[in-house]
Amino acid sequence: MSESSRKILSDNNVSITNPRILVLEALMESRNPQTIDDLQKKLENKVAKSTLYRVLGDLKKINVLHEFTSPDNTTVVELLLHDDEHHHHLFCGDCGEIIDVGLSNEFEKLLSEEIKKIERKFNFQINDHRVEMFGTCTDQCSNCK
Amino acid sequence: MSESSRKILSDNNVSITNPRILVLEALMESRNPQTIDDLQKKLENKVAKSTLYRVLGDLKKINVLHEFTSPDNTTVVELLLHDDEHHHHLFCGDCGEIIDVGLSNEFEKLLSEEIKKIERKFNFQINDHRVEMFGTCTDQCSNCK
DNA sequence: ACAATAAATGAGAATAAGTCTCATTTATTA
DNA sequence: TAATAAATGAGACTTATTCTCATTTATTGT
Repeated sequence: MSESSRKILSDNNVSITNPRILVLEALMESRNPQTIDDLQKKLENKVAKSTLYRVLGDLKKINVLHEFTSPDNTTVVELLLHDDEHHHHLFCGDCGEIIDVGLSNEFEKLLSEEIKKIERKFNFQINDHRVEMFGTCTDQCSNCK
Repeated sequence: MSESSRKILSDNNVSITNPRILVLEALMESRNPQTIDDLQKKLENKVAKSTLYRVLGDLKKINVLHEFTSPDNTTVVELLLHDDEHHHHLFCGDCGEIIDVGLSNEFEKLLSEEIKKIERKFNFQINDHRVEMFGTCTDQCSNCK
């Protein structure tokens, strides 16, 4: 585990430091996206706040981290490992949980055709897209561990 | 124009006040989404900052305003009028412009089927979705006024 | 392995978006 | 038109994020 966080850093020519390893390990602890607050709790002050933000910035720069904002305006962060598939997000408005979801190939194919149309229409070059779904988990949040 | 902002308020049982009319008019000035900063500039201190945020909150509550976050983490706001169609957003990473885009009925239909699958799989009730596309406008930002 | 150099870190100050408070003003209604 | 409730303005406050700079750590060439 510690092995692979070192690998991520060296593969991207980023120097291997303790804070970077600790942050990567905290990120790897949960598969789904997590808030900065979650991270800070996991890190238990082993990494200074300023360093945490700097390390997250470094990881974004080498494209192993994806940062976005949940509907309640909280910054959320998730590790993108090479074997991760393209996926989207499902947000629970009750408990705040964010779940990774994959959509069908058929859907992604149609979406990429739509995107081509939009590129032509607006003279854009589109390099990424995102589908977000909002709702509530019924069933007393059984999904939300 | 001032007429319709009054109508929006009275239709929703919200008292008609000057700040509310001014904010609505500033929102109506541009069709595409705009930042809080844009709004403040348009309002030229005619509405206090605290009032601006309060009015935006009021408008969200009566569902005539949609608030979201652009990829550079800026809060963005757009008026939802009754004759507006369901639409999505295209973000330019160069100039920051956000453009409303409609996708085909065929696409929306397939997406709603995908959503039904996700609802079953995760035992969720999904009530909204959003497709965001990211890129850059080629052609020296000709779209970006 | 070691010294020199560059890069990263910690601590806390600074910034900025958004919220809150409360005295005053404005809209609504009877 | 007066009474009442609601909305506003001004600025203090909060909180997330960024910045600064002195100190520590990693890297590299010998």
